[in-house]
Amino acid sequence: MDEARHFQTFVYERLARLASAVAHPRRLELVDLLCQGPMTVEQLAQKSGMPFASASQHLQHLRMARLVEGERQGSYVCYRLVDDAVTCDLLAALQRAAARYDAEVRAAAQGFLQHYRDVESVDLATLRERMRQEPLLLIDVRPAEEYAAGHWPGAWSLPLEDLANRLAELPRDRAIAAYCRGPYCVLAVHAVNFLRQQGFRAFRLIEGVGEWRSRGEMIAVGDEIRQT
Amino acid sequence: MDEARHFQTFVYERLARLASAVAHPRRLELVDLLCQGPMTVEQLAQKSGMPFASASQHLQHLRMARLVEGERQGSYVCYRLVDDAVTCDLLAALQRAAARYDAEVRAAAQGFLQHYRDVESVDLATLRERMRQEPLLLIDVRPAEEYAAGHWPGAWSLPLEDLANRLAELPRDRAIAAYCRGPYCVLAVHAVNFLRQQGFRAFRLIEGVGEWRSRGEMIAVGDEIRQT
DNA sequence: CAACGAATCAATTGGGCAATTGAATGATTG
DNA sequence: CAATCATTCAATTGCCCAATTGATTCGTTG
Repeated sequence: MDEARHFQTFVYERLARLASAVAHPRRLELVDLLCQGPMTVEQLAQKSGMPFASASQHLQHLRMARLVEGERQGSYVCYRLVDDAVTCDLLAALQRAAARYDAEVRAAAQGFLQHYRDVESVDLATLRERMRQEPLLLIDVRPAEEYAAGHWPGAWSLPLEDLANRLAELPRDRAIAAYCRGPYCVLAVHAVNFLRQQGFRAFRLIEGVGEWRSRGEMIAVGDEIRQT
Repeated sequence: MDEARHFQTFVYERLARLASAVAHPRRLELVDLLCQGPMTVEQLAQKSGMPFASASQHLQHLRMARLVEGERQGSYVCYRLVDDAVTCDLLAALQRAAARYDAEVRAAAQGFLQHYRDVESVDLATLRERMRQEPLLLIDVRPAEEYAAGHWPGAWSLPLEDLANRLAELPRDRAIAAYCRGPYCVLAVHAVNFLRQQGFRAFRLIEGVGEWRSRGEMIAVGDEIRQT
């Protein structure tokens, strides 16, 4: 009976340890980036803008918690999530909770989007609804290597940085839906804002690849379509 | 552009703050208990076996994070989750992640269950399958007040502590399924073990009320059946 | 109004975690 | 084999958080 108590406190301790692993802004950002696909320490440090040694140490921390694993490839070390679906799910649950509980997050998001009044945001269900009514073009505005690591089936890769140079490829007779890493990623917002300034019909999909993974949606990798 | 970076780091900070709120064994236990229903500080301190002032302070912490709210009722303060579904979902995601990543948790769970070899554990899907094949009796072995705050529609309330005195009420021609607070709660394990020793056909349902809430299952409260 | 009980506050202590820096490892390239 | 680059390790500092204790607030009851 007493042993039951020990078991419970042990489980709570381990759960807390796991939660602590992601209870840090930098590590959250790293995990969020890794939800997009495997990356080297260099890429992670650069994309998150944090010092090099810092990134490495936080990755060690995450590795201790078995959330990520690193594999040496040549002179680089490539990190990946041990389990995409479970981790993306955890992150998504955290984001849902924050959106529900944290008024400041909602306020910040609203404040941010107010600078881009013309940017319409829709969720996955609404997007599917619209796709039934008219043909859409879906573009993935994340960096090319993240697209390569997994993307929406049928979406084009059109990284935000290349967008201005590749406008000629885009159709003007169809509406364009842009997505990126998730609800708090700014890539798609910028893309849609720019496209609308250029006279395109465009809107933003709120969810990103992480959310789809957590929901078990289909993901395309190269030629094949998988379910994670 | 720079402002976008600020927005992102701000969001990560807030997410980390929220995660920190549950990244503590005691607070996790409190939240887990509150997933069963509203409780006073006294009840929470007693059930978790932690000092009184400690419980109060941790509850303050959770209240800062807007996860819980307290309401004065007479000389007692009753705490409840601000949003059952979202919080239970977060907790469930954390438990799934731990079950996936933490070998020690799995080992501990297995080690614990080995003392109760005869206790069969089934998940929700399997239970529904069996219910189609034969009539079952579903019993809720949590304390009566947790049953009152929300339970499986059609289940009987039969707290573990009363079980030995109320064996006469149970049928011997039907199998009995017992559930409690969740996968890491020990009440149902003890109940099933005891019932089998007494010659009943009994097994344990792994999921608890928290998991159902997170999945949007129906919950009965008094006479009405709700969806959370 | 006094006494009691529930809950919170205040203040101290100790321990652990994060940022930073510089050095060390380990693989690749010329 | 030396040089270079990516990554990790080690060690320092400072800071925040948790546990504990005792005092305080607030409502209820006699």
